[in-house]
Amino acid sequence: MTMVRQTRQRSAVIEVLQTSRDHPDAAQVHTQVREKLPSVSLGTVYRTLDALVRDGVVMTIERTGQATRYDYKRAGEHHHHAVCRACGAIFDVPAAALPQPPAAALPAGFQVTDVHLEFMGVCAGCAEKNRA
Amino acid sequence: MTMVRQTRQRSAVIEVLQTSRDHPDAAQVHTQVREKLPSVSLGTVYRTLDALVRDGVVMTIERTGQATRYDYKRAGEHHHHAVCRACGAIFDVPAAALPQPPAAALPAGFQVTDVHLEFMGVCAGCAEKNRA
DNA sequence: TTTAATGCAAACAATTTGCAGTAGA
DNA sequence: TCTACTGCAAATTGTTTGCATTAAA
Repeated sequence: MTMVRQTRQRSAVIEVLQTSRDHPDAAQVHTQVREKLPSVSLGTVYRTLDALVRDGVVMTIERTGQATRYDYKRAGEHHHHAVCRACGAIFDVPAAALPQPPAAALPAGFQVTDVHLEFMGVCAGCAEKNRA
Repeated sequence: MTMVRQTRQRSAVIEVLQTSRDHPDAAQVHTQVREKLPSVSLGTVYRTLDALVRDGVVMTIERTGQATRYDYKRAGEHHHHAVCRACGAIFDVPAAALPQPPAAALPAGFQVTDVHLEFMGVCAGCAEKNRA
């Protein structure tokens, strides 16, 4: 059995994720963590984030050419994302408003642990700008 | 207006994508393209793939730490993906079997151009192996 | 002829990893 | 004590870019 230790670094990373509402990437988490604990390395931030994702505490938003962004899963606030192709902004979409996808169409024996649903498109602001 | 030219390289990339059913990444596309057209560079493959994604002809599957995988959009075969966390295998999930997500919960004025739906989990084979 | 597309190699950026030292349990 | 975790720097890996050349239109 793998033994998980509670370290100051780990707590700091979790606190930053719980506090911030803006889907930060690893570098941004690192910067914020350093305000409290200046010696923390970027490598440790990555290692901690990986562990949190493995534990299912945090979810990721992945886009080619951009750094992976991390989103803390708050109890009872399950949500998905709407990503603007133009400006890259990410909006939260409450999952409660969406229908549950049935597992019927999945490959036989596939165990779903997580559903990633993203709406790609153009946000109101960018749509406005493009009308020029 | 941007002028798009029909080159041998571009045709080769498209043909490889249309032929393969296994969600290849850029390097794999490159290898396959070279079987027909040995001089094609990886850079050109990337540029072509980017263009195809921009044109909406091809969709991507993005996972941190792994190469982006490309999936040709066949008419009338709209589908989503089930990704195995353990072995990385990607299965197709026909979209017809899934309910249409209502745009009601989206941010005001957000124009959806594409929906990315991924089921993360463990496939039957890997689940079997883990029972040891 | 005009200029988009190419090949090549160098540059980049995000992420991972090896290792010796630090500190939870 | 024991070994997971850390900081640091170097190494990987995937992807992008500059530039001189080639080839569609």
